[in-house]
Amino acid sequence: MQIGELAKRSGLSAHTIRYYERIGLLPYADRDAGGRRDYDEAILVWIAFLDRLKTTGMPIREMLQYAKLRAAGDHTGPARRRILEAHRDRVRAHVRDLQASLLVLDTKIDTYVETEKRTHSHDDTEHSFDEQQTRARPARP
Amino acid sequence: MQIGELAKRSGLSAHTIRYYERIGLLPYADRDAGGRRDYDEAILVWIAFLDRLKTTGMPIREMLQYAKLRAAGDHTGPARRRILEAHRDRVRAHVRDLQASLLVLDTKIDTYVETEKRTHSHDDTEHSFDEQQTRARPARP
DNA sequence: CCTTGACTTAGAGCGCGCTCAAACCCCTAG
DNA sequence: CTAGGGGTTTGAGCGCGCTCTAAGTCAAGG
Repeated sequence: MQIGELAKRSGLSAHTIRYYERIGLLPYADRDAGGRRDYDEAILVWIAFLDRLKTTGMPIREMLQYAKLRAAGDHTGPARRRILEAHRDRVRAHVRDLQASLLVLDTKIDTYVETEKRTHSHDDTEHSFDEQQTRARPARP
Repeated sequence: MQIGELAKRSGLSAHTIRYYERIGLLPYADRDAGGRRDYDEAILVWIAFLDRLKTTGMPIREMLQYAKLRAAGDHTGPARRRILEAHRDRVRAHVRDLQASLLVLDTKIDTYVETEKRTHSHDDTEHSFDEQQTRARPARP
């Protein structure tokens, strides 16, 4: 499989794949006779895992650490586990944060909905900076 | 309240507060006799809300849209509501994503833990690129 | 043979969200 | 009177994670 197909199948762009290889997130790929990268299906599994780390907000420099530990041999298992555990904890905390924020959003949206129900437009939730300079309610004609 | 205290109380740096004012996220603050920004407590509420939007991943340019609608008057309530609803939906989707990823992380961590239980270090989860070049297990001395 | 198009490299550029620097002003305490 | 510590402005710089450009190579199809 060459880079174009891997791009399609992995969802990364070919540019990004090369970039990842350069920085060490992806292995230096074998080249074919013409000097082109030739990938094995197996790489897809690794990329999928990287994607998980990425979507959960792990910075590249930390993925790199993980990748290097892996490359360093089986004995680094515990260190890798600790990285993942720390990351998991951060993700959990982030999820809690997001859920709290969702409640706030829901509440805020509700106040907008209530206001709209009362037909005439009027917003009495907490004050934003423009409150002073807000021209008097434009009293729909 | 001048900018230093607001910085302390809001958690933003004074630099960031000025930057937010420049780009329009925060109102142009009143200046005191000496030309310094003089804030009212009320600003804290708005900053707290911006923080919610920020921690839930709303890009600044969208917060700006929201801020401008608010400044445009009460009649923009429905538009603001729609922005928040769209954002809420994205956040919900993201939370689901994160939760799915947490399961993956937990599973992966478990395999590390299991491996460690078996005392000798050995990792047989899916293969990373270094598998070929991995030196034979360094057989703890 | 020639074109097409997918690939190669090194390196520059970009969008985001700050973050800091330089040069200056003003107030207060010692 | 002076030193210090807050503030002001404009504009440059930075870290991140890509993303793209330029110039070149190669293999297959017409």
